This record gives sequence, structure tokens and C-alpha cells, in this order.
Amino acid sequence: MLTKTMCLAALSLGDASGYEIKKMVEESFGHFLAVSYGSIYPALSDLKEQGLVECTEVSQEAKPDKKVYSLTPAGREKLQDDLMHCRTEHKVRSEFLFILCFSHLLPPERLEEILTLQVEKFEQGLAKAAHWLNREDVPEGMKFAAGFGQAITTAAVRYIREHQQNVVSSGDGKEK
Amino acid sequence: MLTKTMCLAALSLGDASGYEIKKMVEESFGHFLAVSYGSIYPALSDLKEQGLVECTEVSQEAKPDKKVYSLTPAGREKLQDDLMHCRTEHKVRSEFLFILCFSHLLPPERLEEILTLQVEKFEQGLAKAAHWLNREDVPEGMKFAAGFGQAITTAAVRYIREHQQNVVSSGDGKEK
DNA sequence: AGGTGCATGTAAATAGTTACATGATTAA
DNA sequence: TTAATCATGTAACTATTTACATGCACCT
Repeated sequence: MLTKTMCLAALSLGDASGYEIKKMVEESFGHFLAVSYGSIYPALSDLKEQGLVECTEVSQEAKPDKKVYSLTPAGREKLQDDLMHCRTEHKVRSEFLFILCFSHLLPPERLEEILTLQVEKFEQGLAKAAHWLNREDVPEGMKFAAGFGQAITTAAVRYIREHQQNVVSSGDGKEK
Repeated sequence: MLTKTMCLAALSLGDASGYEIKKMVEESFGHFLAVSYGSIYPALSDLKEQGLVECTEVSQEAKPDKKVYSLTPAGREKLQDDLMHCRTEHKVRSEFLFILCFSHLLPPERLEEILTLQVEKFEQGLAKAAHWLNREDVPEGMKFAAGFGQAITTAAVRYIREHQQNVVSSGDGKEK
């Protein structure tokens, strides 16, 4: 399960609660990893049972209690082991491209909507990455990952800008 | 289920068996869609039950029989409807980038191996896309999708080439 | 009065992969 | 003889999302 490894990895950067891990992952790795509470909380429970993390309940004023997790030495080792042996795939899953493949079945309006929306999303991601990248305390590996995201997203936006007209005009003229 | 829509879409390009659909999808959409028999065959059965496809058993000499599916008018409508209303997300899921984020925990050899392997995979994809793109009978939408893949993959390879040294040398010196 | 953020968790549903089972033909 | 291609399918498993349940504090 990648979720467990991801939790260990997040905790290697500092102690955190499940809630905080989710936010952190979304912020820092959001452009290539998905997370949800439904996978994080069970993962943390399992890790605790396996002795890979420890947990301290922390009371807060004006906020609910939280469970702050931290890596044990065994957890730190497990993380290293996971990173050495887990798969290294880079996958794209795109309903966006899939739909565009069948542009000849769709009205130009729908095509334009899809393209515009996607460019917006890409640009939001780009803005976030820029904001994130001009901090200085960022480790080299994370800079690389963020820069990678920036590079391919920039290429994606440029490509759409230069070619979207072809797709839109290939749409299906007749409306129901 | 995206698999069903994908089957309908594949069949809109011509009648085919489950086996043929898988090959076709891998070839044409492989860089942004995954498929396996375990999802295709059940999907085709369901589609048949719903009356969205028809099926003819075809005997072949020197090969096993096959079940050739074709769209019914209802299936063609369903496809259009799916394409109009389904989600349009473009997602990247990358263990590759995830691992590199923690380069400081890994030996340079592992980092170099991962990077080299990924560049190779990208270049294989690029070769396939090139071969695929210089056909002439390809619909506009598919050209767009293939070109998109080409654009971001090229950017990815260039980025890795230009920045990999930083990551590798940020690796963990001490070996166990 | 209503929305957002903080915070944890579970259950059901969804989706999909992997491995297995079968078996003929053809090329190296 | 060994592997690959052709061909269909199921069952068990893995993983993950979605929706739900709860509840206080803060801002508008």
C-alpha cells in the first residue's frame, strides 16, 4: 500500500496528525499523489499496530484534540526499505485526453469548455508550484519534483494554446 | 465505470473482440489509460445485457473462436451521453516523483537507476507516438491527444536531463 | 443562521488488478 | 522445447473513494 509509505515519508519531515498529513501531502505532492481521510486514518492505525509509528494525544484550546504521530526507529528503517524496493511508476490517467480523442462526436461548445477548464486547472497548479518553489528550505529532491511538475504543466498549457483550435473545429456541428 | 465508456468508444471506431479492444487501447491510448482483461470482459458482458452492444461469435482457422462486438444505436447514444457528462480529470500518479522527493534518504546508485529507467520508458513512449502520428487517417482529436503526450513527455525528458545531477548528488552517501 | 476550518473515524460502495484456468498454433 | 500470440473468462484480492456520523469554534 502506497498510502502507508506516504504516511511514513510525511512523518519523516516532522511529527503530524492524520489531518495535518493530508494537508501537507496535498500542498506538497498534490500534483502527483492523491489522499483521502478514508485511506490515511486506517493506514496510521496499522502503522501503529506494527510499531512503525508512535502516537500522542494532544489537547488544544478552542480546537478538537488531535493524535500526533511520530516515526519510531523501526518506522524510519521501513521507510528507507520501502523507498529502495517499491515500484517507481509514473502514470497519467486522463479522461480529459480520452474525451478529446472523440471530439468528432461532441459539439464545439463542450470541447471548448473542457479545454478552458483544463487550462485553468493547470494554471492554478502552476501558481501553487511557483509560490512553493521560491522558499529556500526545500530539499533538493522536492525541488526536482516540483520543477518537474512545472516543466510538464507549462508544456501542456503551451500545447493546448497552440492546438486547441484544431480540436474545437473538428467537433460535431449538429445539435440535438 | 470508465471501462464501459472506453469499450463503447473503442467499438465506435469499428467492431472488435475484447482481446482486440485491449490491444487497440494500449496502442492508441496507452499513455493515459490502463486496461486489463479482468475489467474489459466483465464490462462487455454488462454492456451486452444492457443492450448497448451486440455480439457475434466468429470461428477462425488456426485460432480460437472470438466474440466480435458491435455498437447498437442505443450504445452509440450512450457513448455520446457519457462523453458529454463524465468527469474530465487529468491525473498524474507518480511513485517516481514521490521517491525522488526523499532523495536524501537514498544512495546515489538507486537514484541514478530510477532516473535512467524513467527516461528510457519516456523515450519508448515517444518512439511509439512518433510511429503512430505519421499515419494520415488519424482523426483530429486523436492527433491532439497524441501530440499532447509527445509534448509533455519531451518536456519531461529534457527536464530530467538538465536536472538529474542535482538529485543524484543529493543522495545519502553512507551505505549499509 | 450558515458556512468554513479543525479533527477523527467507519462502512459501504466502487474499481480495478493479479493470478489462475484452459488450450491451440506458430516461430525461434 | 520454449516462448509468444491468439482468445475468453472468473475469483480473490487490493486499494481507494464517498458518504456518513459527530461536534466545537469562529467569522460574516
